[in-house]
Amino acid sequence: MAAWVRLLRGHAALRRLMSARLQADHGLTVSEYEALLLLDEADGARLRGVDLAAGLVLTPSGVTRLLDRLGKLGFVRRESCQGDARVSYAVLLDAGRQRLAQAACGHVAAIRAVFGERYTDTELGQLAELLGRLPGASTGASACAGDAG
Amino acid sequence: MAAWVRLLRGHAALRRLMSARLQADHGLTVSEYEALLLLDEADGARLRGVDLAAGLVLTPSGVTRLLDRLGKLGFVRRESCQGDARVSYAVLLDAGRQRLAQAACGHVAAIRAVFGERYTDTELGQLAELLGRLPGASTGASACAGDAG
DNA sequence: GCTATATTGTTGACGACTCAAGTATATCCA
DNA sequence: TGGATATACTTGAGTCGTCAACAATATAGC
Repeated sequence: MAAWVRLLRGHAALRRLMSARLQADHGLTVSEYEALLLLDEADGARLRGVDLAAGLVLTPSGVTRLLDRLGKLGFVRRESCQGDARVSYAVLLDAGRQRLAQAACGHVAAIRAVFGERYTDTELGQLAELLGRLPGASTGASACAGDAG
Repeated sequence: MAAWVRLLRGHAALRRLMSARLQADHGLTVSEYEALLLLDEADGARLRGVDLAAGLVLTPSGVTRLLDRLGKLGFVRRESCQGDARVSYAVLLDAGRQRLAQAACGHVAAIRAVFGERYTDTELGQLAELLGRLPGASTGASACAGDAG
């Protein structure tokens, strides 16, 4: 029970922290940043909506809305898929890649700071391993590969 | 980095799960449940708004809105504080306590199930301890004392 | 005592997400 | 081959929470 409550509180506090920084410095929400990151790591810098949904743990409509925003910002383009007319790819554009690059440095540093001052490297590994067993935490698009946030 | 991303994903997935159950079975959001729980554990079943904000990791306005909802449901009453006219207490009413009691059993069982099938008792203790070091995760109103969720 | 600052709470406007419902396409199988 | 089911996505309406601005009260310092 303690673990669940602390997961809730810790997530809320940390997300507020990261969100404020990211928004103030780069005009991005956490979800937008994460989406850009997943796209950047993806093969051909493109992902189906459904895969983004799984990777980000959002509903399909949440992804539609997120991509609308990133589209308006000029960070992402929609592209239809020949071979399956149902899917609409999200493709990372240069502007998106650039914004991601700008944001990544400070964002990653902030994350490292928060965790670094609370855990040893061993503990951080333990924590990551334990959290990785939660549903959604290990979904497809390996969100840790690039090690960028 | 992995820890942060997995915290995000794990939280999203777990919260969606718990939220769906709680909403379907008892018409409560996770925040509403947690608020009732904190009130129930509090001295005199009452808490200042600012303390709820700290305990739940919400903003003051978030708490105002949360208490508006709980008020309309008849679960909570507002009460002014003699001695400090700024504060407005939230007081748990019987209906609120009853709803909490109804919800607690299934909710706690669901949480135990999700965690129990993924971690040993030792690991669960580790996880809780590690998460407890995060900001917000250890705030005031000891959210683990009652061990109810 | 009285002003400057801090604390507590509320409100309006808005953002990000969800759900339910709907459209369009693909796949399965009798 | 063709009808039932599953998959991918979008849309309208609604919810939960935020921020910025504000009002009211309390506290501290001179």
